[in-house]
Amino acid sequence: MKKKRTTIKDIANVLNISPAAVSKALHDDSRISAKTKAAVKRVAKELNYQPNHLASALRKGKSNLVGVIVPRTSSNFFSSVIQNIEEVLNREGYNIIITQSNESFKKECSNIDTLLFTQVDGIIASMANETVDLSYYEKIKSKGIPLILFDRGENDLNVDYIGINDYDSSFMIVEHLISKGCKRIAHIGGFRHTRIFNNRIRGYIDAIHRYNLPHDDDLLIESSLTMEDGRLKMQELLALENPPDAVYIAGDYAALGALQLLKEKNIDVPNDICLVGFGNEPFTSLVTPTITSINQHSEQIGQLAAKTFLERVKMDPLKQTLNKIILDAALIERDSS
Amino acid sequence: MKKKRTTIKDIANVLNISPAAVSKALHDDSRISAKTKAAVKRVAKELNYQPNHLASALRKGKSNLVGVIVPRTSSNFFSSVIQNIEEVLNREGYNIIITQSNESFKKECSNIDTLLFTQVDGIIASMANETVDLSYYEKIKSKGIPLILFDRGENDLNVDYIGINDYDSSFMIVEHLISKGCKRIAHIGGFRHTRIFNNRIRGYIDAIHRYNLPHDDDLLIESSLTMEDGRLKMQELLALENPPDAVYIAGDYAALGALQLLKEKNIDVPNDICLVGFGNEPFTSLVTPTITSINQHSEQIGQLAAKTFLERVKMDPLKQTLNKIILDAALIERDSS
DNA sequence: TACTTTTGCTTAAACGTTTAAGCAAATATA
DNA sequence: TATATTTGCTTAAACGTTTAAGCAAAAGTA
Repeated sequence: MKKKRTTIKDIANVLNISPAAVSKALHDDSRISAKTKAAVKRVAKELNYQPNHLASALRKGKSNLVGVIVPRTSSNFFSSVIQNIEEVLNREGYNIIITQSNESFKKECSNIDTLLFTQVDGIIASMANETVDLSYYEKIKSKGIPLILFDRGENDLNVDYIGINDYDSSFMIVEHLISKGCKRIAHIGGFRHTRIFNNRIRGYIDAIHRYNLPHDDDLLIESSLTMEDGRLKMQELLALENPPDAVYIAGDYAALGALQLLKEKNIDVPNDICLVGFGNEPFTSLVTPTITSINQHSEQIGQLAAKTFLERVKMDPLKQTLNKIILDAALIERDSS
Repeated sequence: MKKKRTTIKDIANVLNISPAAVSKALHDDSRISAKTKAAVKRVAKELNYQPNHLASALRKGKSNLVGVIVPRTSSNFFSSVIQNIEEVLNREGYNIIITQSNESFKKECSNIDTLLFTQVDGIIASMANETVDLSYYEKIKSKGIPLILFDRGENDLNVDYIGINDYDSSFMIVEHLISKGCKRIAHIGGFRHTRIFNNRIRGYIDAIHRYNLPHDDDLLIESSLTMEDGRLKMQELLALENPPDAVYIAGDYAALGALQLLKEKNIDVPNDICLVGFGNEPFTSLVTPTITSINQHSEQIGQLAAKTFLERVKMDPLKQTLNKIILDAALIERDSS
């Protein structure tokens, strides 16, 4: 009852030529006559031939699949990066497999296993918040499979990386807040062990020092940057005996949570407290007040990640040099500051 | 320089047994002695053996991959459905390939081609807004590959479907608005050619009639339900000589756009106009005012879609009966109504 | 004319696994 | 003791493709 797929053999039988000739004809091999090629393609179409990807992947040792690992797809940033990766790779005949870690180290490891098992030709990833143990990523490298990190990367892993200049962006935000007259600027950051969040914290601290603002330990809080966490940490800041007049939060979702709390407490943003987020998620321009944020250039990051992968597979492995691409981010000023 | 993968043959050589025995040992075949099994597994671990998925998929004619097609991953609804599909399928040894159509019919077709080419064992999909031509979906069915639709389905395609009761949800929303004292209720719906949107429109119309409210043609608008479109259609409604006192919008993003416009025009929600969305996206509880919406049970939908697929592949093809699962959705009342 | 080269195909092996069939040895049954 | 069954493996083919090697015929060259 099950339909047999048309194979290269079927085409060969119809035309009384060898399967090898058919394969070559379909790949426009120069040693096959134009007449045969035409005939093969005609019959292929007639029989509705679809190449068996598994067979060719097995034979060629190449699956034309690229794995993508993101903390989650629901954030606009990651979703947009993915979309751009896909666009670039599709053009070159690659397809992508998207997996989500949900910020869990365990899930991330199992995702890596899954992708390796599926025989992907490369992996493009942004690390989970939890991830500190890099042995799983080393595993990818040790298999000789190209690994490209973006956004959430790690300096210790000697791999290609595409991201924005977090330090500068952070510095820029603080300068912006100062220009608005803020004197006590707090920072709800991500966890320091993640490089990008560490850089944002460094940028914040250095800018504070540079402009001789109070560098109060209470004003710097590390967090998981979820919405709930944004609320919570904001509450902590408000409870200080000397609360801040501006809060820079290293993630838009957490900024949203914080804004929610401020509104509930009838604290006026930006008049009582200025607020700045990070990531330029679409909702930042939709809430009231709109939230000042940093545009991370998701489109470019996706495209560059894909192109870096393509370089890796195309180029001579010997003369490859590590790509560390750092883009300049843009501050998008809105009503919250 | 390239590292050779460990194969079943390598293990066989070490132990001086046949590759077949190794394969069976790894699969706990009853005809292999416990001693041999133990030895095989020990050596497999020592040599860091990873089965070649392509080879086994080719041989077994089964890739253990399931394709998922969604309009976009950035909406929380789809992202959550995907996550739940993945969880259920992973437990059964399946992995998923996620693709996005971006609401484009062309992209959807190319996604289907990609997935078929990748030899997926099944496809779980939610259709793009644009899709009216179903021939590509027929193609999946004609290959004998299980196809399961969710949310955006199509009655003409005789396939499994999981969704919510759009008609009832719509009816419920209108009743809710009436209970709040609204007299002129408008509906910004999706396009009628998509079944779910048609059902929502029918629910709206029937409820309007049932409660003897004015059924003005101007009050019913079809739209693509993007944020921008929400703004635009809201503007149209406001421009009416007899504008509505309540608007029910068949998508949260469009509702957000509409809310934005209303706020800009200083129209008070809910006092001047009540607003209800659809989908219960996280931001509905975050904006001011919070938006009343419909919870679509993304978790259950994902789980059921995955389980339906598993049934399809496990069960005898002969005694299979079509699954049409319709869940009851829940109205989440918030400040906007 | 005698050779080299090119063209256009074929043959056969390979990718790594699974599995049907088979076979000898061990064990059970009568 | 003779026969049947079970156990534990092996052999070989198969999945559908690609590709190295090879070979005859055609075309080019001297």
